[in-house]
Amino acid sequence: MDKDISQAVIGRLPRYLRYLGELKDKNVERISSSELSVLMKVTASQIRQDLNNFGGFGQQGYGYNVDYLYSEISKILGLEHQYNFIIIGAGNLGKALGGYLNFEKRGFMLKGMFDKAPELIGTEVRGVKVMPMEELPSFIRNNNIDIAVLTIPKEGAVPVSKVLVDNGIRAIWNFAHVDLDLPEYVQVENVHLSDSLMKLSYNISSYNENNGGK
Amino acid sequence: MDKDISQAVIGRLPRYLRYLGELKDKNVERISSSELSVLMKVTASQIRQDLNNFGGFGQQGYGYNVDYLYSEISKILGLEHQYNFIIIGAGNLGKALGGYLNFEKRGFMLKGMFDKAPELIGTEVRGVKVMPMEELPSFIRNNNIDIAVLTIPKEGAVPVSKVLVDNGIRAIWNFAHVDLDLPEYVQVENVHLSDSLMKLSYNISSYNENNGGK
DNA sequence: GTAGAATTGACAATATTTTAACATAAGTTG
DNA sequence: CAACTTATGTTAAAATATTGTCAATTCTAC
Repeated sequence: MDKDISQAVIGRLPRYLRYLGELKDKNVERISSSELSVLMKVTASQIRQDLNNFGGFGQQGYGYNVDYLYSEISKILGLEHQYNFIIIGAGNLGKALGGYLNFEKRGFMLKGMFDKAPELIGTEVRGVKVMPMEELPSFIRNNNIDIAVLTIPKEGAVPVSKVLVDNGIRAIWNFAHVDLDLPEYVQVENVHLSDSLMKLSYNISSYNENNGGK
Repeated sequence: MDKDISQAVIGRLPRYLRYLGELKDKNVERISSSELSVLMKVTASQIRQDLNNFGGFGQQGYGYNVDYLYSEISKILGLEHQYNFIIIGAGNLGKALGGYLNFEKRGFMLKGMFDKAPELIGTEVRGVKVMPMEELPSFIRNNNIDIAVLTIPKEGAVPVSKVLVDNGIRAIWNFAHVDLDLPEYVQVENVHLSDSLMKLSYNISSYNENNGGK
């Protein structure tokens, strides 16, 4: 059904959703692409073009209904589904993500956590126990897990990702600092925090060089 | 000096650096753009084009010297500097980032953590004490802080970012789920984790729709 | 209800990014 | 050391993405 929407467009949808959510909270009923473009600091053309990839959600002479557009974008992003997820790696980052309540509001339900460190087994995050890695395969198969979050050091990430996929996982949110090499039917979203920090570093240096700073 | 390098190019540099680091570890001395393109699953053209934004680092008939290219990209990214950073928000995510030792290897030194919750004041991450927000302005001014990492809920992020900038901060790594509106001389790198998760959600739904899945 | 204002969706025009092609320079082999 | 191979840097072409324009439609006010 879907043609091929570019990832650049997909990448902007969550931001639209965020602004529309804020407008909803302020009980704003309707908004035009040009008003929204001022708020978001993008062109009105881009907003209209992005939305029209998915259909015509607006009305000429009126603009867009905030509630309606919000719910349509939610649907596009697949947020009306409920997803079960597990976290592999119960270190600080794993615990931080597991403890983040807002994910649950969006339909992402934490079902289990895993770690190989014996001292972490049995500890809890929001009532979810950390289990040993040995239990991972059977747990995935028996609990309808949609998404695995990988928060382990890069050394273990590739082999663990293969175990995940072998047991039926089709989506991985990867925080390990390595690229996973998996079949095309597995959706992988990488969050490489060091890369992001290096980008910041570049922009600091580059700004300083161009402005005679230190 | 620098012309205007697109952020798309900058965004790819850390990945090049990562692969070159791995090659260094394996004592590979030289590599051609086409060999690297196979490893990284990008076109050789893109690699050459990206690098030539910054100068000619290779040699015809030979390729690129791995050590040399690694160090050049490091310089481009500003990683030969040392940066002092602080973390605002000592929750799970703040602690996770504060505890991440690899940042220090890259020259990012954790100098302080701040939180408004009284029960967190005085706790430590790697020997760095969590301080109350009241001490933030003077601490920034007296300790040569380059980067502030924002790991607080979105409600507080905008006002706190203004305090940071008023006291001399020129770079923010923003994990709060809100866009900061700051002067152009402040470099902001956003990490919107929910946005990333929504992208994954989209790709799951979209794949399923196009392949007759659930 | 009619005239004028507002605003979309579609399309056209730009701009940017990515990929391909190739002349040129350096390395390699016999 | 000459012929051949390799592989860059650069320029050109193709593909994508963004922005601008405008006819058509709906809203709004009188």
